[in-house]
Order: sequence, then C-alpha cells, then structure tokens
Amino acid sequence: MSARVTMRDVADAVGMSPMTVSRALRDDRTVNAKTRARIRQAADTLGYVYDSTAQAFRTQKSGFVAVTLPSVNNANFAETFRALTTGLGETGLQLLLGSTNYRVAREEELVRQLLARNPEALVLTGGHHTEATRTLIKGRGLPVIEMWDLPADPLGHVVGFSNVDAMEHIVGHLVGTGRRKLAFVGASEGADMRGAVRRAGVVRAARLHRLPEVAMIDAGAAPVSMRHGAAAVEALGRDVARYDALVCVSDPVAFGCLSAAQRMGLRVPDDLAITGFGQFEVAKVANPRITTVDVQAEEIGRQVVRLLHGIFDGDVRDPVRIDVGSTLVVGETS
Amino acid sequence: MSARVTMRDVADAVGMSPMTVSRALRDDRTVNAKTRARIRQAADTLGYVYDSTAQAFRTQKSGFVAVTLPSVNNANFAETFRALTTGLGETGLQLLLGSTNYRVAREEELVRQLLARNPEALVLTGGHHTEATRTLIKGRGLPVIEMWDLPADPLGHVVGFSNVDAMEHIVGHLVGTGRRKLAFVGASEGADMRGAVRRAGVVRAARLHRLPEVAMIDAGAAPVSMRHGAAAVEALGRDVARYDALVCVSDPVAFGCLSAAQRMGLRVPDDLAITGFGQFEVAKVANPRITTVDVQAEEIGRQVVRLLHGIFDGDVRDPVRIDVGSTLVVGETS
DNA sequence: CGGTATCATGTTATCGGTACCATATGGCGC
DNA sequence: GCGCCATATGGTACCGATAACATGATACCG
Repeated sequence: MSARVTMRDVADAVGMSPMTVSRALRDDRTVNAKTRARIRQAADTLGYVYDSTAQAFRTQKSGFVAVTLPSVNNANFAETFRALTTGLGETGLQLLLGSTNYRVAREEELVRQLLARNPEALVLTGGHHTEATRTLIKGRGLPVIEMWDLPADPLGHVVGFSNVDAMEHIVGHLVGTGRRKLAFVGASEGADMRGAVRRAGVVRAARLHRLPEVAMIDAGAAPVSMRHGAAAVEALGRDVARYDALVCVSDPVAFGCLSAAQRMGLRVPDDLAITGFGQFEVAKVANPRITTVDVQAEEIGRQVVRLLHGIFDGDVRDPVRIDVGSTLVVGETS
Repeated sequence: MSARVTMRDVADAVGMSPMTVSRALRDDRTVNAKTRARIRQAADTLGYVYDSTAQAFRTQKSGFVAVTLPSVNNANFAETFRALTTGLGETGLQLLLGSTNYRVAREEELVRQLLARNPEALVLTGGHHTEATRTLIKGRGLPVIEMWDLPADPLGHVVGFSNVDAMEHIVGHLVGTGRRKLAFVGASEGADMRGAVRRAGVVRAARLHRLPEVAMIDAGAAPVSMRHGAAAVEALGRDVARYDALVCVSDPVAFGCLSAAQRMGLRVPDDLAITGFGQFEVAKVANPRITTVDVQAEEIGRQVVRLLHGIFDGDVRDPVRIDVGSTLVVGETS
C-alpha cells in the first residue's frame, strides 16, 4: 500500500518543480507545450489523482453552492433542484444539498453544516429563518439567495413569488364561481412556515370577499401529501358537506381529497370544489383535472442560476428581487 | 468585511491554544468541562464556523459519501435518499448527490466529479455502468455499494432486489386472474437500463406462462411519468382494446394510463387491467387503487446506512449482498 | 515523602496544492 | 552592446485544523 501520489512525485519524475506541474495540469498557457505534455504523461503513468480538497483549502474556493430544500421528496422542489444542478454544472460548480424536513430549527443546524464546507453561495428555500441562522449567514458575507418566497426582509437576493397573492387568486376564482363556505386543508400549525403563509393568504382573501370564516382542516404534521388529504376527508365523513370548497395546501393533498371524496360518492365539482397548489403532474392527469396555481418550479431554478452567474461574474452587486409570479390554472374541480 | 474567524481567534479570545479549542469543539473528553463550556461560548459569540475543508485536508477524510441517483424527481429514489441523509447525518457524514438523468454515459462524468471530492464511500443506483466507470471506481479502492438492483457482476456491496423477479410476480398475478394479452408501457429502448430490465422481466415471464408476445408501448424517452402514460393510452385510442392488461414500468405511468382509460370510458379492471411498480403514494390513493410492487425504497436506504456503518467500523470486510426483496400489492386495477 | 499515573494543556510539524514574487533565458530594437 | 520585454520556471510561504509528542500540575500509592 504505497502512499498517495502527489504533484511532488510527478515533479520529481520529470525533474521539475511542483509549481510547474500545478500549472501544467491546470492548462496554464505559461507552461511550455512540450513540458506540459511530458508532465501530463508522467501524471498518467504514476496514476496521479488531483486532490480537490487541497485545492479548495488553499484557494479558499470550494466549488460548492449550498442549497437547502424543505424536502427532496416533492416534485416541485426536485424540479427546481434539477434546474440548479444542470445550470451550475456547466460552470463546474457542484451542489451541496440539505433538507430541512420543513423545520425551521433544523435549518439552523443544516446551514451551519453547509457553511462549514465553504460554499461560494447559499441558496435557501423560503424566507423564514431563525435569528441565529440569519446572523450566521450575515456574518459570512457570501452571496445568499432566498427562493420560493418574497420575504419582506430578505437576507440578500430573492427569486420567488407571493404565496399570499397566489392564494388570493384561488379564493377569488372560487368566489367567482359561487363558492362561499371554504375550508383550508394543510399541515398542522407549527414549524412549517410555507403552509402557514398559504393559510394566512386564504384567510385574508376570505375576509376581503366577506366570506364566512374559513375552516381549518388539519391533515397532520408537515410534510403532508396525498394520503393525508385523503385521510382528512375520510375523517370528516358526511361533515364535508358543510363546505362547498376545499382549498388545499398543495396538489398532492388536493388529489387525496378528491380521491376520498369520489369514494364517498361526492360529485366534484358539483357537490364540492377542490383546489390544489403548485401545478404538480397529478393535477393535470387526475380525473377531473385539479384547479391549481402554476408556480414555475423550473423557472425559479433557472433564474437562480442566472443570478448566480451574474454574481460570480461581478455584474450583480446590489440585492436583486425577482418575482416569477404565479398563474391560476383552472381545471375541472372548481 | 472581517476575515474569517478561525480556531486561532477563538483560542485568543479565551487565552488558550488552538489545539485545546480543536479538542473542545470535537467534544474530546480530555478537555476540562468548564474550559470546554467557555470555549463553546466564545465560539458562539465570535460567530465561529468550523472549517470542514481544512479538516478534510488535514485528516485526509472528506466526511462525504457520494451518491448517484437516476433522478431526484422520483418519490422512490427521494425516499431512499432521505433515509440515507438521515442515517448518515447522525454520524456526521454528508451526502454528495449527483443525478444521471437515467443516462449511463452521464454517470461516468458524474462519478469522476464525485471522486474528485474524495468521498469515503460511493453509493450507486443500479448495476449497469460503462467499462470506464468501472475501472475508475476499482482503481480507487474505496467502498462501493450498488443499490436498487442485484447485478450479476457487482463492483462491491449490493443492496437491492430483482427487477426481473418483481415483474414475474406481476405477470403471474395477471395470468392468475385470467389475463393473456399483455402490453408493457415504458420508456423507449435506449440508455435507461432499469426500464430495460423490467421490460425483459415481463417478456421472460410471459414466455414462461406461454402467453402471446407482449406488446411494447413506447411512452417516450426516460424519465417517463404520469403524463407519458396518459399520452400513450390516448395515442392508442380504441386499439387499447387489443390488450387485456397494461403492465407499466412505474406507478406514475400506471396512473397516467388509468386516468386516460377512464376518460375514454373504459372500465378498469373489467375492460382492462393496469399494474404499476414501486408502491408510490399515488398507487394507494388512486381510485381504483393500483396493483403494484412494493420495493421498500426506505428500507434500501436504511440497509445501505447499516452497511456503511459496518464498513467504516471495520466489521464488514467481504462484499455483502442484501436482497430486500419485493412484494406484490394487489389493488383494484387487476 | 519520593515516584509514578493521570489529567489538562501546549508546541511543532504537516496534509497538497497554489498565490506571489523572484529569476533565468532568449529575442529584439536602436 | 545595452536595455527592455516576454516567456518559462523555481522558491517560499501559507490556507486551518489536528496527530504526535511534550510538558506541567495534581492525585495517589506504599
């Protein structure tokens, strides 16, 4: 078991200094072409493997961009993540991913872990963070982007949309089609800020339209998905007739509600309207198609990539705020 | 914009040496409890963030485990990934994730990128790799685990199940309920090995049962999902009556087929049986529930974690092969 | 009470690259 | 022939944490 092959070994093999080897391997044009070829050759022969840890350490540039997501098991976030990976990969940057599991407290620990790897930028999902997280980040002076939200007091750059506005679109649409007795189906109040903001948006919109108070249907702790929506409706049983519209926190939840309602013999949308959120694939394919809001998960990712490139190239200096907006997509469930 | 806070700064703040700080922060019991508390306190006050890059460099241990997935936008893989993150996070290991987008060629580039970060282990999804990838990996002598498959010629350890067996369960079940004219719905033949293996499993099982040749319905390039399943059935139109069962490569595809079939007025399962794969949430919630195969995505992740711990603790030396098996879950679509 | 084990902390060197500056060599213009 | 510049290469220090060894203080033993 021989020790690791380093630039020193390669240098010795060709009778040059490690410095020249370093330059040669990085394709520095100041190294004579013939020398470079000889060095490359020797490196191959010796089975030399570049040590990017050492490089990251010396240059203080990790080549990482850190990203936090509430969960990777969510088609929307996964889509954004894919767009980020693709876009940044072209520049040789690698993504360092962490999931908060929808808990703000977990985010703090996560950010600390990620920052320890010296990322060159930090991309956070959502605009709600603990005070400690905020200080931690601000103290580092690295580029920060918050996405999937439009926080009032951002840490740096922002690429997102207004959850409140989006919910108002939905409520407006429901009111326009004659619904008045709304219920919101989402995760229990708690650590999940995203759900909380959407809930607040519904409540506000209902007040604006002078609707009776919106009922809150608890589908369990975040993350909530299809089965939670279905279980919530099953638990309601006949009582679901008290409402004429279920406003769900996401499309999967809406699909769960839809499915359970159908099993109970309810006609959707005649007896009950159901709306989702996020333009997940299931909304388009479900039968009937689910009314939802398109939030352009991929576009968010693309914009973040564009912004990061601008930042790294020095073109962007002042905090940027990009609102990608959201569009109501009327389906057959409302 | 102050320079980065290092252990030196923390040490100066409490009047001790960096070495003691290092020990204190790593919870080394040789440091006096009171001193440790003081150091922790000072680190917090100064906003110190541990530098894992420096640690990785000095100790020659990156703290990374590299993972490749075909796609993160797949509830099954996402579930495995979550189990990995959780399990390894407890040991202070971080996951370095790369997606192959279902292309074997892309895997090679990816593995190269991941290896440059000096991971302490490599976890690959699937058992098919290019020759170059295999050499690359073997030359490194680091622990390798292939998951989600049971390759005949593994690179190292294996945690998976037999895709072929699983498809045979499904076909056996369909035959048992009187179906004979099967069609397989999956991605175009090409780079997606996983789909190809499942297809082969169906074909083999059909031969065993002396069924007529299985029709191949091309749902487009991988990854295929709900909308591809739906589009495939729509494209077939009335011709779908030529089959009495659609065997789909995954649950999302099956759901797409189901939905399109229902829109066309077909009765499932009376006119047409439909089966999926993977026990995705949609299979359980769909109406009717989709017959599928449970492959225990989370269990795979847990077993990989257990195996990795065994490897790092030195308990595991010889290549291990864990078959987590798969279970037929009969729903209402067959 | 001397000697040794134990605990708590410090000193030094080092992991493998690379920024920065120095140096050697050759070509070219005047 | 001299100065000047471009080209090609080398020397040195250093990024931040930690292994290995050293040291000083205290406890404990017969």
